[in-house]
Amino acid sequence: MQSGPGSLILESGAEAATSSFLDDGKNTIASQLVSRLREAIISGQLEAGSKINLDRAKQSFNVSLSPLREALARLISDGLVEFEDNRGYRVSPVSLSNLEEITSLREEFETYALRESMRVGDVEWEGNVMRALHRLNRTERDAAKPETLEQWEAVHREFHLTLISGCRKPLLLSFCKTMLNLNDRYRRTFLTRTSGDRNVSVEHSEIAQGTVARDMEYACDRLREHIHRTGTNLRRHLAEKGIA
Amino acid sequence: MQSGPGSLILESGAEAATSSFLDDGKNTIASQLVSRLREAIISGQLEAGSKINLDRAKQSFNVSLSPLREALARLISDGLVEFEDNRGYRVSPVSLSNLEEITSLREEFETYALRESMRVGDVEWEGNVMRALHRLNRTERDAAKPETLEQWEAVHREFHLTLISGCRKPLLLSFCKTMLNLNDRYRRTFLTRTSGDRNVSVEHSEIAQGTVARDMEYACDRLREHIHRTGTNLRRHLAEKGIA
DNA sequence: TTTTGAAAAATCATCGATTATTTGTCAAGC
DNA sequence: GCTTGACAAATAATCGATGATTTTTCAAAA
Repeated sequence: MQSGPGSLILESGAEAATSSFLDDGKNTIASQLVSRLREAIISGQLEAGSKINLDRAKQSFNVSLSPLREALARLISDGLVEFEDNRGYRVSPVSLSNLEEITSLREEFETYALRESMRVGDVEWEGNVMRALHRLNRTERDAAKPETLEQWEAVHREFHLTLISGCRKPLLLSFCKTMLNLNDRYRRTFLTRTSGDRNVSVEHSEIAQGTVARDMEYACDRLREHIHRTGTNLRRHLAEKGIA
Repeated sequence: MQSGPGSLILESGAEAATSSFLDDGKNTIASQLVSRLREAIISGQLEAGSKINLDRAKQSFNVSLSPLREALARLISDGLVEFEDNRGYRVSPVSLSNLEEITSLREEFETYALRESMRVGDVEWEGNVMRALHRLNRTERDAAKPETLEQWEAVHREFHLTLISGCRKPLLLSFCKTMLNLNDRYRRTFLTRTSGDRNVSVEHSEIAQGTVARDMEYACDRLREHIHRTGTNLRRHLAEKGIA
């Protein structure tokens, strides 16, 4: 029986629901740790910029040193963890410039991947896009209920990844995934309440409609705006909290 | 005293010469291994697609298991190594589609990064570009002397990275570095002789001249062509060796 | 008061041994 | 002959202990 924090149950539930893009329930301790640590960082449980003390982490995750080190080493790929010789691991810090770069790169990468998807994507991909949109629209997002926020994050991520999943460029997809991870950390940490001046549902629908209609200009423009608005929003919240 | 293969001496020499973009001579075994393994993979010593037997690797690199596993885990970031639970690590395979994706992404990422560099790069960056160009032009590339090929690869890599180093987007730079690594493996493995139909020196000079003149259209067009030609070239060599 | 430096504590890195999983082999059954 | 399943060998994963490095502490000197 798992002796870790209760949120784990919620975690695995969310994973089961959104299957395709998250790691399957792998069996080695190291791989489980990768998922758990990633979630802990993206959700803000592990504070940005903080040092990861191996002894303490070992205890709080109930694991031995070897799998912990290996998991952290793998997380460097995701840009969520940094490492320095003899200084150990630390959670990647957040900053205004980092957020701005992530936003810029999402705009470039995701619109490129979307264009490619529209160029070569098949009918199955189109169907996946519509399904992901439907799920997203049916998922409630109530700031009063934290579990709906987590659910929404999962299906939202799934929607954006599905949009570009038709592009047949695995490396590009992995970069986009990485950027999305980093971006989601900002949202989950700084954007607890929904901003009222946007109808995000409409934005998503427009992107999806343009996509299945293979209207490259329209779909990419809507996607770029969507990403840009999210970035502007987040930047304001960072500024409010005095983060440079 | 190092008991490994003699090529290590050459390696550290190359690193000293091209300083800025390669890892410094770090001290932990794991970090040294990252460099040694990366070089072994890019140079083709470790065959693409082959399984990495931990026991054998342990012996041939004269290290223990822990730093070896950690180094391999970190190399996943570079796209040079793949991993599967309980199945271990393997050298990332090569394929035509992989090469094509790398070429496409280099075209997109590097021209974007170059444009950004021209937009915000300072005078020091300009100077670095001209210096890198000069070094590249002064470095001989003789298929008969393998050591000149390695030297050339190093300064060539340095040139391309310097070009885009002014962009102030660290994440983008790390993606470009990754793509360049993957690309260099193809060249070092499949392109042992120089193809006669190109004057690569002129191509580099045109890119650099356009860059310091801040002529975005010209510089980016030349860079894109340059990357594209290299891709076409490599694709032909892959086809000759019957790689799908 | 500030700086310096050596000892102590904390932390990271590595190792060898043990445990768990996968892969290969081969004989029994269909 | 082909499949199936148990056994054995190979390999990966994990652990606890030991060695190396960095950081902190604190007293002595400037």
